[in-house]
Amino acid sequence: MKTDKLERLQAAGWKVGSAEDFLQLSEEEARLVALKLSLSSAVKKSRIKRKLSQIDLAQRMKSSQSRIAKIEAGDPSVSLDLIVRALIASGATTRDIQAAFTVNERMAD
Amino acid sequence: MKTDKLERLQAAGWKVGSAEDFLQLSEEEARLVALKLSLSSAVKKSRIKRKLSQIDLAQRMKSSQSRIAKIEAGDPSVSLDLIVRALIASGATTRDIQAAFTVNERMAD
DNA sequence: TTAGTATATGTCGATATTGACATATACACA
DNA sequence: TGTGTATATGTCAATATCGACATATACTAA
Repeated sequence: MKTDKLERLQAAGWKVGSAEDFLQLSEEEARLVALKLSLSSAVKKSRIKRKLSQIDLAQRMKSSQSRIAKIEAGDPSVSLDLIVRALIASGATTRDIQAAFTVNERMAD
Repeated sequence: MKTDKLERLQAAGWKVGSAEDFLQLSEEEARLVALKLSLSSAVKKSRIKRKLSQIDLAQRMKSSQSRIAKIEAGDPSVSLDLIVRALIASGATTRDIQAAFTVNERMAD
């Protein structure tokens, strides 16, 4: 279980270092990472739903296609601010954002 | 109404410039600002509820008392990441965070 | 094949955000 | 009065994150 989660995070590009380092990740940090990953996939879902390309979304929020790709890939260099800005710009409702938090709760363990 | 909101934001330290600038704030940016303010007050509420001082919370999340004060004051220099980290460290549940989003929806207009 | 479109990945100089620190303010209590 | 505790505010060097750009990959269609 822990191992699965580690692999998922590494696959998403998170530098978690050794398994020991990961297991020492505080509960709080793990929750934040899970939250960001959940919101990241919500961005992709919302963008696709509105039939927007990454370039379309980038223009809407005055960012760049490569940034949108990094947001959706769960790149660790992306801030929560940018993720939420993308969610909003993609047309997600407050309810959509709340739903992403709920997914996070399920994924938290 | 718009004027009231402008005053609230300015009181919280947001550099919104002239009233015209504020009125040109895109709907998206306004939503993000309102969201951050809502989460900021949720931090204070959660911290008080657990009877933590700002110093206590700062130690829990390896930040500083002055940063906590700025979070709670809605200082524009504070990132969404830091606000959510504070919320989590203060003991807020996922449900608490969702509730803050709901408040945001009401405040959005 | 070639061309067009969408997405992914790596880099970098510019900008935003950080913790730490000093210091001010406010309030309670002796 | 002074002393202690909690919070607010301003600054700054270090670090994190940004948009932009180049380029790679993948898939369609001519």
